[in-house]
Amino acid sequence: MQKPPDAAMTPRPDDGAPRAPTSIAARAMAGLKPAAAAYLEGLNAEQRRAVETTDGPVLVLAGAGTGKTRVLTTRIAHLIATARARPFDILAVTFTNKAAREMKARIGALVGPAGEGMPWLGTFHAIGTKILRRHAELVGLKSDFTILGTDDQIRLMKQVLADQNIDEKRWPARALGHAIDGWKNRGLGPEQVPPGESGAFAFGKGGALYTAYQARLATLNAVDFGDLLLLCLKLWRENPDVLENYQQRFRYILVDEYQDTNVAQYLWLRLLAQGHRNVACVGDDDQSIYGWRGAEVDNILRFEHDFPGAAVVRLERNYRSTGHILAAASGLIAKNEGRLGKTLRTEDEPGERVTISGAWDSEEEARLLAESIESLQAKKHPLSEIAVLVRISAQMREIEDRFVQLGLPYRVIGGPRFYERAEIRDALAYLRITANPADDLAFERIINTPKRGLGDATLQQLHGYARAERIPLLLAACRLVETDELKPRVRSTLRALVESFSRWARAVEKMPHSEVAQTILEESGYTEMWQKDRSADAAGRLENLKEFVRSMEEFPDLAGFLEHVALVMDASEAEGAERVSLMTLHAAKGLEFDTVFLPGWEDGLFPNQRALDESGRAGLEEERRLAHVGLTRARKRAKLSFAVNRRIHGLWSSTIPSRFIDELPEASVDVIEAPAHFSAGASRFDRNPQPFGSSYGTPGWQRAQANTNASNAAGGGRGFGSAPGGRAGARSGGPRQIEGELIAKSTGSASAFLGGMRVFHTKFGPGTVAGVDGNKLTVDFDKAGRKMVLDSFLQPG
DNA sequence: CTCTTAGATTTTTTT
DNA sequence: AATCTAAGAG
Repeated sequence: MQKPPDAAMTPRPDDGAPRAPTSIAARAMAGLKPAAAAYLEGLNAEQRRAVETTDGPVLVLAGAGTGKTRVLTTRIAHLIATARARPFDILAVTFTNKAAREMKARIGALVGPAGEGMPWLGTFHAIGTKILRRHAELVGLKSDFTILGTDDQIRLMKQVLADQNIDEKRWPARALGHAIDGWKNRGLGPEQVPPGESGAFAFGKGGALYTAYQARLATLNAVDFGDLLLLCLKLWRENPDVLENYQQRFRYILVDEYQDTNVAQYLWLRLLAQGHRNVACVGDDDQSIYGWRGAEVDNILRFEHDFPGAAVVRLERNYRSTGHILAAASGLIAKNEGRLGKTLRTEDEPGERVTISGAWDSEEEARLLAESIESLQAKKHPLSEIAVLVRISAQMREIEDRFVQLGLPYRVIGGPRFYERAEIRDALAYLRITANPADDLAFERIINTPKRGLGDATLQQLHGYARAERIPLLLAACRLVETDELKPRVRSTLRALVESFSRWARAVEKMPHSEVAQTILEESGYTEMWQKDRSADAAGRLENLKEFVRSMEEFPDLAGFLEHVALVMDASEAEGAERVSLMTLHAAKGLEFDTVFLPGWEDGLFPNQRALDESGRAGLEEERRLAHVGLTRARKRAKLSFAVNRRIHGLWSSTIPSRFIDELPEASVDVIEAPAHFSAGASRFDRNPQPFGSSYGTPGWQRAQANTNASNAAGGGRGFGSAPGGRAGARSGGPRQIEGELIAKSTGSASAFLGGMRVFHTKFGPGTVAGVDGNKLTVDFDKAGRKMVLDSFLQPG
């Protein structure tokens, strides 16, 4: 990512003075002069204000689709073009590498060569790394420190827990990792952890474990992701002169996705911004969906307080979605409290309403969804403009199965990342030790991969020796093979391994690093291991390894490559193929598509039960924001769906439509009636309902509607999905739309059922009503236990 | 030490 | 249901 050391940084001949005519900015200006206003021209008044309010703190509240990135890039172009700053005077931080890449590209397009080499445009972590490498000694590191990924962290935590004799069953390493991450996200070092929280883990040892973990990191000359920010804070607090240097250097600061900043990032920014106070944060409180990993919406709500006199610009004109989609999304998000409040508007036509359809089970939902995509495809709708957004990855499987069966091309976005695959991590481990023989974590990872008979016992022995001598594992291995403390067999394999590593380390000096990698993979037997493996994905893994070696060629040296991998866990994806995109709602943030499918809108799944349990109302609001993000990804069509039966952890459960569906404004919604085959050839009572497709008879959902209509007609209410003339419509063939009708109302119509009544459910059998909430009932089933169900699925029993 | 089997574990994701 | 982890047998 940052291969060339920023040559531009070093010469600063005329700090603060007007730019010399030969400066980059001046050349940029010269180039831009004739079209000086060009880059401002397409902007609306609000956007223009966001760009032109250059000095002092600015908060830009940019709703979905309001041109946020455009404002950000134009602002940078404007700063450069008006000679307020040179590219290297500007600090621009993003959260993801993807966002950073995109911004780089767009600035390049706007400013031309002058925008190149913005050395301080990058993710928080990339910039933090860059700063730390320069001042590593001041925080007790060497400048070639390694950056640990999540799995290395866990490995290290396990060791720490073992050292302190803590039962790993009761206090899993993951949990400790979570706690420490949480503290780091909040900017807390080991000594700053509140005593109460420190005591919450492992009988009061939380803080001590944190300290021990940091000590282990230090001896390894390693940092984790949290440290990349936390150590910057430490560096600046303890070295005011260093801080001041950076404060002066960054004349203008820009922050993307400000609503996602955590406390550590906020503190980091605030320290830097105290220099010139030219800080512009762009964000949208309604799109804050990362609260569970430490993001603080409060940061955005508090901005004006922290930066008195801040200008606040609201971008409310949406350029993406049609009227109905926007109305649906706005109506939904309006149910949230505690937001800064924006009203998105569009000048686009109303367009199609958001559709809602139900299915008997998740498999049928997937089938209907795929059919719907096929019919769009038949109408020449490009597949690349269709996305399916799910709440959890587990939903993807059934949908993928369907796509595969139909031969519908698709791609999963944001799946397991390239550098996180086991074979890549293994290969990386080999390279890491070659580059840095003290990398114990990497050594542990591959000492017995491929299997060479060096197991736990040997490793323990090495550990003991290494700790006693205070040397790295590899060196310990070196020494131990010279003694006779090892069994002969172990001794000879270990000796061979040790010798291989020193041979490879020498090879790095005289061979291109990708060739060395190739050699290592072959000589270590790693490639062979996968060649012998006959499992289905072995071929793919070998393919990945090839790609891995090839990708190394793009980097000047091994160290540069390793740093790239540590920070950018992401291999750039091939774009533009004619495929449907499948991803989680989280992964969809920042993207847009003509047509968006949103399956699985069921209570418990979305809003997710766990989010509700863990964070209560705040959790619900975050889920609602997630729904808002999902809807606003759509330009022309949004299609919601839900299933009334879904397999959760392998068990079928009955589900009820998401409460978010009730919250959508009726005027912008169409309910799609069940397709014709739904009610074909009905046997009225299916003793043993088959979850697999509706071909087995009338699905319960449809059957239940008659029931609901009957029971609710008097109260004027309607069951979900019911519509007058349903049967007639069914005969007519394709889906029929009933405009503006319905929407399940859990309020309004009282259910025909009362607490204590005996009832019968087609799936769960007989039971007793325990509670009633509109048409949603809590029932204690004789066999299946307590469940929430829609009254329409129940017969009086 | 390695392989097998029983058991638990199951959101969202970046760096 | 599927997958990963840890304990037990060979």
